[in-house]
Amino acid sequence: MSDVVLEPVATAQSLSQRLFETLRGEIVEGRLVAGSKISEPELARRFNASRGSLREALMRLEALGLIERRVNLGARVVTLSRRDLLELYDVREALEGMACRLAAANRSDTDLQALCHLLARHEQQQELQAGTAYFQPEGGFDFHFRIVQASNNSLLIDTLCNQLYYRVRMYRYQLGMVSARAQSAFREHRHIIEAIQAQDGELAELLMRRHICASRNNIENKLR
Amino acid sequence: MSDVVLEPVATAQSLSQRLFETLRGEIVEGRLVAGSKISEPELARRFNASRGSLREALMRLEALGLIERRVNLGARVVTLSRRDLLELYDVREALEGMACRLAAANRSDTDLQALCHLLARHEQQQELQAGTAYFQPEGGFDFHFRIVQASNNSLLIDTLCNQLYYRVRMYRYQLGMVSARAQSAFREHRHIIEAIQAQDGELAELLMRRHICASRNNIENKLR
DNA sequence: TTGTTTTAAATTGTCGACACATTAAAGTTT
DNA sequence: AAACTTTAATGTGTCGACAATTTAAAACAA
Repeated sequence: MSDVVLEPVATAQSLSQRLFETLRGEIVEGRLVAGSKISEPELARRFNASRGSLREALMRLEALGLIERRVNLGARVVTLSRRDLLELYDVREALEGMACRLAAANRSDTDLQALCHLLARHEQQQELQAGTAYFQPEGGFDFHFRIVQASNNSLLIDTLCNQLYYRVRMYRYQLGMVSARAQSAFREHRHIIEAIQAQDGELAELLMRRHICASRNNIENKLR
Repeated sequence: MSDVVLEPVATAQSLSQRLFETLRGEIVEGRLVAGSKISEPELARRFNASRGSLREALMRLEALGLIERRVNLGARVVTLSRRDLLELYDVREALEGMACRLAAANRSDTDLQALCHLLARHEQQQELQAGTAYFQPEGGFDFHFRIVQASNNSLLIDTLCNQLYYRVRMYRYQLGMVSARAQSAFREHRHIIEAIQAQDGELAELLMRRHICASRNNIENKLR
């Protein structure tokens, strides 16, 4: 447990905020192991910070659902169960479905352009790596980010991008997920974008819901 | 600004947590006025607490989206715009729609019973107050709570009941909302419950989405 | 040895104090 | 009198220390 330099995130003004962002990353990427206890004195030493600043960061991590705290007992990194994972898919289906519907209605031209560019890039990778695309734990995730951004609903954006997606990424790192659905997922992405381009909100929502549902079913099978 | 006794909430173990819950209530019910600045020293004095404990509560309030903090400038109670309100409706439509779908599939008998009881109680109030039902700022909200509970998806429950609904209640207090749709809202509630009882998830979701959408449109008109 | 008390160490919750940044007021210059 | 400087006052960010609780270890009894 050597010292750690805090990543100088652009929007990191205060120490407690940098601690928050750094710890969030460590938890998501599994360097702070799921289920492990969090020792305030130890972490504070590790980051050359006071316990007060650290505790402020812990409060926010708890609100994000990345740690669990019990009075006088301390904090632990959450352990995500299979059930939690499936629940997350249901929530994503609802929210990202709505994001698609809104994106189809509110999308700006630059949003659409960015989506198409992204798709093209993925197509390239797809051909290059032939089936092993979307290999990285984060693989193909930027697509969902962009869609949500295009919805132009700041609450939706915040809920997904600043809250739920951290849990999603945490799962991916934990399970070392390689989507066996790389090709089909890519096709589905394209159809979704086409619906958004055509400003067909109804269809865009339906396609996204199926896309996520398929992913959910795929995982559900693998987990048994 | 006299002293305030912290409500001895059942699940209030630590001071910072009680502060959090108390402040959350004060903001939601408008005693801490939207847009007003939050002075850490003043609040700390008012609750006979140290600034440290107070700040821990503020971190959580920020994560809840009830206050906004800017470095070295302090915190302010959020001011909810008309746009925010409409965005909230879109998110609710997605999440509560999914909650209905899941409730229809997963509902326990006790859930269903509780829902029917609630409906009966509302029917009584309806007849009694003839049109002025749902008058209180919180009016008829327990219905939505119950539905979400019945979904049996803990992430969904947490997202709605422990996060978004605080904002919803804040709006109601702010706008002193009296749903002019009391009668129609009640009818819609009954139909939703019937669909859940029949375990028709598809229909339950559709009805809830229409219900919320209608409410949204109603508000949208009033705001102009 | 096993199980129970007692004791000590470590951890959490809370507090007050200091350094720096921001804001308000007082003073100065044009 | 208006605008800019300078100074004081207030407020935020951070830290170290103390009290209370929990956990670990030691001492003891069965």
